[in-house]
Amino acid sequence: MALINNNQDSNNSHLHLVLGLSLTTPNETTTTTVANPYYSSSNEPSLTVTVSSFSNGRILHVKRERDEDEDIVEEEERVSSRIISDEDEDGTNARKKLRLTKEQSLLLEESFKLHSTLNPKQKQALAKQLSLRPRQVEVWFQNRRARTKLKQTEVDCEFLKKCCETLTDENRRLKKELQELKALKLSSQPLYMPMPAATLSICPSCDRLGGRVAEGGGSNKKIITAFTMAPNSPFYNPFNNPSAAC
DNA sequence: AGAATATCTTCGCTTACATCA
DNA sequence: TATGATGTAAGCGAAGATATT
Repeated sequence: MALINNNQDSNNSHLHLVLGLSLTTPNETTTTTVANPYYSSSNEPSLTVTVSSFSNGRILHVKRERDEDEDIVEEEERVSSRIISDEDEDGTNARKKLRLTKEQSLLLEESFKLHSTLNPKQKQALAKQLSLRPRQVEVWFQNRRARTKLKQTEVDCEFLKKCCETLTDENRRLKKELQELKALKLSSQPLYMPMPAATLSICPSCDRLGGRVAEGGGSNKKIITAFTMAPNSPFYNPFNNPSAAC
């Protein structure tokens, strides 16, 4: 048996063993003891791995035992017949890639809808239900969260693009309006024509003169700008109000 | 109590493989 | 059949949280 790689299983502090399929005899049982990389000192428990039940060169059953002085922990893990090997039939080190079945993907999707993260118990249960290793379920959820995040980022990006376009249009419109008003003012001098307040509410970044609107009268007169007009609602989004921000 | 260390979990990035046009 | 694009399972390291010494 070739012990190609041992990798720390982040979930349950076991060894995640990737076993080569170079065993010669089908249905052979092999036992090997490996040092547990979690423990550095020599008196710490070792791990005994028993691999058995081979069929057509595929590992069907792995039994792992961690023997400690008083507390024998025994665990059995049924390994999918689709276990990944990192050694090809011709002996080359080609990494085989597992494809989940439709049923497996469907069930994973369903449980992702319920909760996007799994606790160890849920992970174990799901793995058992799907005949996958807990690590595989964990990886699937990690990748699924990443895909969700990426999709959301794309949606946000599209939204911001649209906002930008809207604000650019609004800015252009306001500049044009300002020019027209200036022209009108010049042509109609000395005639004074008060402008509607709303027309003058140009944000400071578009026009350094603009943005001030008198509200109320007498001593209650209050100077406000377009930026002080935002409601207190936590859902207020200045991008939804093109006149409020640029 | 606080520091050092170990362990667990998640994330981001990357790689390698499978599939399809 | 070969090839490039795309989707995705899995590897790897970093970071943060928590437990233990």
